[in-house]
Formats: sequence, C-alpha cells, structure tokens
Amino acid sequence: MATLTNGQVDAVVHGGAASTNGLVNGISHTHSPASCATIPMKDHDAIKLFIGQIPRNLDEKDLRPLFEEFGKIYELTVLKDRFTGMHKGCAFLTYCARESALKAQTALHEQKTLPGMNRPIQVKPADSESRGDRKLFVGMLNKQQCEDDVRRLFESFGSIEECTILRGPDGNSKGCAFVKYSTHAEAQAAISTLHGSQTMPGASSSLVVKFADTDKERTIRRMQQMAGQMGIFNPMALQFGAYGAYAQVQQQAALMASVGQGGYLSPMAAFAAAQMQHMATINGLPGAPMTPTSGGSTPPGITAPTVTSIPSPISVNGFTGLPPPQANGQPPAEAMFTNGIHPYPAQSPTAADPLQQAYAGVQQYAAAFPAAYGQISQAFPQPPPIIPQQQREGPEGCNLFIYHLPQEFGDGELMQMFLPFGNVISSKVFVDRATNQSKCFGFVSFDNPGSAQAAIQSMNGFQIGMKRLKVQLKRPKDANRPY
DNA sequence: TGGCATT
Repeated sequence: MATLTNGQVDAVVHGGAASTNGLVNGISHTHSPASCATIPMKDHDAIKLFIGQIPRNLDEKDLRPLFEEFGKIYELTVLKDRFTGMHKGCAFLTYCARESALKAQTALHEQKTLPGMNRPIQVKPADSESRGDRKLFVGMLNKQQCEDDVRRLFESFGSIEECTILRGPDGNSKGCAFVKYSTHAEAQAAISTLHGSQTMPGASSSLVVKFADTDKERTIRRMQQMAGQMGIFNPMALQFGAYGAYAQVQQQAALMASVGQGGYLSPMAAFAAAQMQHMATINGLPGAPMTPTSGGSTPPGITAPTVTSIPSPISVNGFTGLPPPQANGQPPAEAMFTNGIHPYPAQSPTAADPLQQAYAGVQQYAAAFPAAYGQISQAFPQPPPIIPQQQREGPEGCNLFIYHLPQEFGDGELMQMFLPFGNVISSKVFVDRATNQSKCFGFVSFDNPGSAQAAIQSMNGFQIGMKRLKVQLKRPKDANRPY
C-alpha cells in the first residue's frame, strides 16, 4: 500500500464523497457488495464516526484495512488543517451500513492504541451526528413561565427528555429555555408549529423556537460578544467620539463619500458632513474636541496614571491580541471582525480574503491604539472592566428614544452619532425580524442624565438627508399601564 | 418606545 501515491488515494476517497449527492436513501440494501465498491451507497441511518488518536503518518489508504474489517466503507476522510494541509490526527468515517459503525465502535473505541500514540483510539459518532439536533432553544418566553409551563407547551410534539429555563444569578428567568426531545423529528415538529406562533404576555416579540447552538457556535457567539464589548474602543468610534479630531472626521467623510456611486452620499458621510458643520456651530472651534457640555465621563481631578508598561497596545480590556489561526479552522479574528466591527471597512478594498482583511484590520487597530490609549487612560484610571451585556438600561433620565433615523443606520452608526455627548452604554436600532430592515428608530442609553439632556438639546431636530431626528427621553416601560 | 437570551 505504500506504493500508492497520495494522488491516487485522494482520487478514490474524493470519488466516494462526490457521489453522495443525489443518491436516493434506502436502496443500499439492494446493492451488491461489488457495486458498492464503485458507487458507494449508505444506509439512510448511517452514522458518521469520528476517529481520534490516529498517528499522523497514517493516511486514508493506511487506515482503510483497519476499518474495513467491520464492513464496507462509504467514506473515509483524514482531517487536515485548512491552511497548512497538515494531518490533524483524526478522521471521519462513514460505513455503508449503520451496523458496521456500531460494530467498529464496540470493537475499537478505547480498545487499542495505535503505534506511537499515548492514548487509545477514539471511535464514536461525530459531533455532527449527536449535535443538539434534538435540543431546542426557546426564546421570548414570559419571564414568569416555569419549567412545567414550557413542558405543557412542547409536550404534544414528542417526549421531552429535558426542559430547563435559563436563569440569571438571581434566579430570575432570562425568558428563554432549552427543550430536548428524544428525536430530531420531534424537535423539528415543535419548531414548525411553535416558532413565531404566539407572543407571550410581556414578551417583546413572538416565540422563538430553534435548534440550540452547538459548542462550536457557542464559541463563536462568545467571541462576537467579546468583540461587541470592545465597541467603544474601536477606532471608528473614537474618530467620531468625544475625543475625535476634526481632521479625522474630515478624512472619514471624504473616504465614505468617495465610496458612494453615482452621486449617492452614504448616510454616514452625509452625517459626518452635517456633524462637522453642526459641531463647528456649537463649539465655535472646529478643531476643538467634541466634548459634551455636561462634564462627560472624565472624573474631575483625576490625572492620567503613570503607565510603566503597556505590554501590547491591544492587551487592555482583556483582549491580548490576535490569536493564531485555530486548528479547527475557525480563526477567532475572523469571527470578530466579520461581526460588523471592521475597524476600517473601506480601506482594504483589494484584500479579498476575509482572513487577510482581519489581519489587516488588527494591524491598523494596533497602530491606531497607542494614541487612543492615552485618551482612554484619562477617562479610566484603571483598565475598564468588561461590562456585562445584560446591564444595558441606563439610569432614569439617561435613555433616549430616537426616531427618523436613516434606513441604513445600525447600532454602530447610532452609537457614533451620540458618543460626542457622553458615555454611551448602549445603542440599539429596532429591526423588523421578518425583513431584517431597520424600523428607523432606536434607543441610546447614557450613564448620566446630563449627557442625555445634552444629546436632546443638540440632536433633536438634527437634519440628516431629508429627515429630521426626533430625540427625546424614552418612555418608561410601564407608562401606559393604568396602575 | 428594547433589553432578542445559548446550559
């Protein structure tokens, strides 16, 4: 077998994989073993196995004999690193027959150790097989609903193995839950019938019923949240922020205008141009920082601390720089910077590869940061703690309702627009869930009422394009309740 | 006129 070239083996393996599309399930039993070899067919309930603890010098052709003992192989693929092509020491294996997979698992899993390995071989259903495809995430529940209420709602679709309400540290429901059925079909039935079917009292939109995140998705979500928390430290925000320089705004406006086609001025460019005029008017000096009139977030009498060492410009705030591409093929940086938080979205038009863009973005971010660090350290004597995302409502009198936003404005643009008036702890543009379109209104929360008032004074009636912003204090949630 | 969340 050592005489086979890689090319030959790859061709065989790839041929098997490529022929899976369009095959009709359930006819494999009528196939003779001979034809299975040329046109592999698998059971409709075949199990994809994960094989772990494989020596890196063994490829598909070396592994086949080991596994063929238990049945005809439908597909065998050694996992290789996406970037380096390096053998990752594991593989996916699908037998034509489900029974073969079960036999192989029983005979091999943790039963023997391949030469050169410290731990026994792993043979078990792949994550994709056992993934949370029976487990549902349920959102938009009433926070008063308990496990039994949720069970009652879901029990008619199948047998529920597990039902958990997600609760905060205080024991209060977060308004969502996990429901695990015994089969995928039951879970799917519940989604089809219940998702969006009703709106619970006190919930802001209709019931959400979907498959729960896999571990992988959870990891990505966490990183995205982390990136979101860094929002105020991204240079885009700083350019428009309380400490942003006029020249930078000018540059940004020119850049954005140049991106527009056929005379169309992007909303941000239009806004930037308008803001420059506006700020010139209220500050008198265009070059002066756009510091709010209300004292902002810099505590009086606090001077910048003596910074003895800044190990890395971007190590403040707990983010220690760009991790290397991960062996699992999911570079963290990619996830972070494809979350609408591109530091310089329009400056690398030639970088086609998203990863390359991410690297470029981080480099520019790092380059921009030392200047920013000095500013931030004045406002925060200590590196700022990571603020939990749940705590988003500002104190009484700090929350604004903004109407007549440009259609294209998202949370980021909204935040940038209000940063000049103080510390924005949250910005949210209301989006229609069905169409994903902005409803042209949103909310901004400051950490103090003075900033909110300053924002109202300056921004209420502010013209953007054909529209004028309406900026006022948000109505308290229970304002319409009689008692 | 939100807080839309992932053990």
